[in-house]
Amino acid sequence: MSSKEIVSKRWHGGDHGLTIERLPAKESFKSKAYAALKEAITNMNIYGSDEPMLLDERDISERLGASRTPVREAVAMLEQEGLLRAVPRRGIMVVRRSKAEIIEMIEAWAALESMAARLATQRASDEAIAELRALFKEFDLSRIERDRCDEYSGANIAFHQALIRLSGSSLLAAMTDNLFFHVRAIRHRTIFEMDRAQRSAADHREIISALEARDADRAERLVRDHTLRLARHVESHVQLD
Amino acid sequence: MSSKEIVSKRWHGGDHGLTIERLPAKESFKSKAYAALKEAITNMNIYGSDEPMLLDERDISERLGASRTPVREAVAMLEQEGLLRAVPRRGIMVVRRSKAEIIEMIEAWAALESMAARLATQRASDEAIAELRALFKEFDLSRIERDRCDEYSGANIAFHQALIRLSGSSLLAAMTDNLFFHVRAIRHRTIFEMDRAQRSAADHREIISALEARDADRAERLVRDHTLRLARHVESHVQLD
DNA sequence: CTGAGGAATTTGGCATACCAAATACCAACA
DNA sequence: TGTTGGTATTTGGTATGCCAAATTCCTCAG
Repeated sequence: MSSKEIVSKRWHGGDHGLTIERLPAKESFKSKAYAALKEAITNMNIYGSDEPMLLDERDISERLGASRTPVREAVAMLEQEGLLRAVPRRGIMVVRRSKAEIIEMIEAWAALESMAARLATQRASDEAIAELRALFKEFDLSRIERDRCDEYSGANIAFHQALIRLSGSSLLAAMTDNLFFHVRAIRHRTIFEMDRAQRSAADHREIISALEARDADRAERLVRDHTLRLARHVESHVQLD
Repeated sequence: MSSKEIVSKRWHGGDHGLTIERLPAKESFKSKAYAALKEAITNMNIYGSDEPMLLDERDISERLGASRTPVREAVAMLEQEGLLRAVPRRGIMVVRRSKAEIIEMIEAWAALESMAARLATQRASDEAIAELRALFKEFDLSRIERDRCDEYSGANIAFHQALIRLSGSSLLAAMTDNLFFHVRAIRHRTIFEMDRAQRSAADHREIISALEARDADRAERLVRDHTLRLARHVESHVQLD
């Protein structure tokens, strides 16, 4: 089958430079189901138990007030995203990552964020970097106030996301968001304790300094080492599998 | 709605440590459709024309001898993967990336591959590195023999993929494969000419040397700079948009 | 009471039908 | 001849039904 054959040619001519945005286009049940499922998976303690976590299409369809078809499409998307796995005649289950996989994710995260830091030293405005420092102060404050893991981790990830956005690369942001999603799912205490143990705040301060100094190599190295340290810590202190 | 509610509990007990792989499970129409579509998109010259490339569900269904349902699921997956975009009442179109997006991809690639190089210096066996050098020689030879862009580019990407596999991280491999897919879709001559202009082979030789010397920093830097150079070249010499 | 076998149910994969929106076509009018 | 308005057709979104495989449950023999 020639690959070109599957392309159909519709639509008469090109536009006349008049750019009018397509109106909202109400979101389909498919995307609603996708959002609902992802939300549900997010709030789920995936590693809380060892039994397989199974989802039921019909049940979800009823809850959403839609038929199985759009739900199945949403499931297919989440399967592609690596969050779900559908086994024929078995069920749709939430994927649990092995420790090795989590470590690979953190290493990839280190790669992407350190590149983001490098790019940020070259592209971010002084104002944007100043905002990061402001965020850092706020973050540091909240860290002292509350000791709850969730809050702390959230603020921590917020810092990293803000840093990555400084690079101006929406792709780096998207890819790391996806990785964060998986890493965050491990609600293992040691991940957060470690973050404190390794003086995360001090690291962050140094990183900001490197950005302000526009020192690409140093910013990159600091970010890389900071995150790789997390990988090593998970490797030796987190029990999964 | 509580997120836990969507989890159904079936199956009596847990297994007893006996791990038996589920037998092949003949691939579904969904996965067949996915593979067929991806194959088709791969062989398609996406940037060859400016008209939107539209796909027709029913047409594809007929060609595959299946109904629209599994095809739509495959489309949903490819949409999630960023290769397709379905606009309601409009059609399913192959996504064209802007130059800015392509550059972001190459930068992300640089990040991932340079991390792979770093990890490879720590984890790859001497034998594995030796194999890369062997591959390089073969590659270099084929480069001299043929001047055809496709072959050259293929061998070039093969080198990079082999290097990434040395890291032992299947995630880095998967992520870069995905990026390669998009970058490869730009069949712009300058991409390949550039690769020669910047003495790609010489760079590769240096990279292998760094790996053999187990010099993490140098290997990382060489790989990063090599690929970022490609990004800069695309930025200034490739016409898209 | 145990468990082996089979029937009933559950579940995901797939096909089909219908609908609304958007396009394409066409005829009538200026 | 060019434009316009309406109609037919196309197309993606969704609902529904059937099927085979796998599970669960029930029954009955030992």
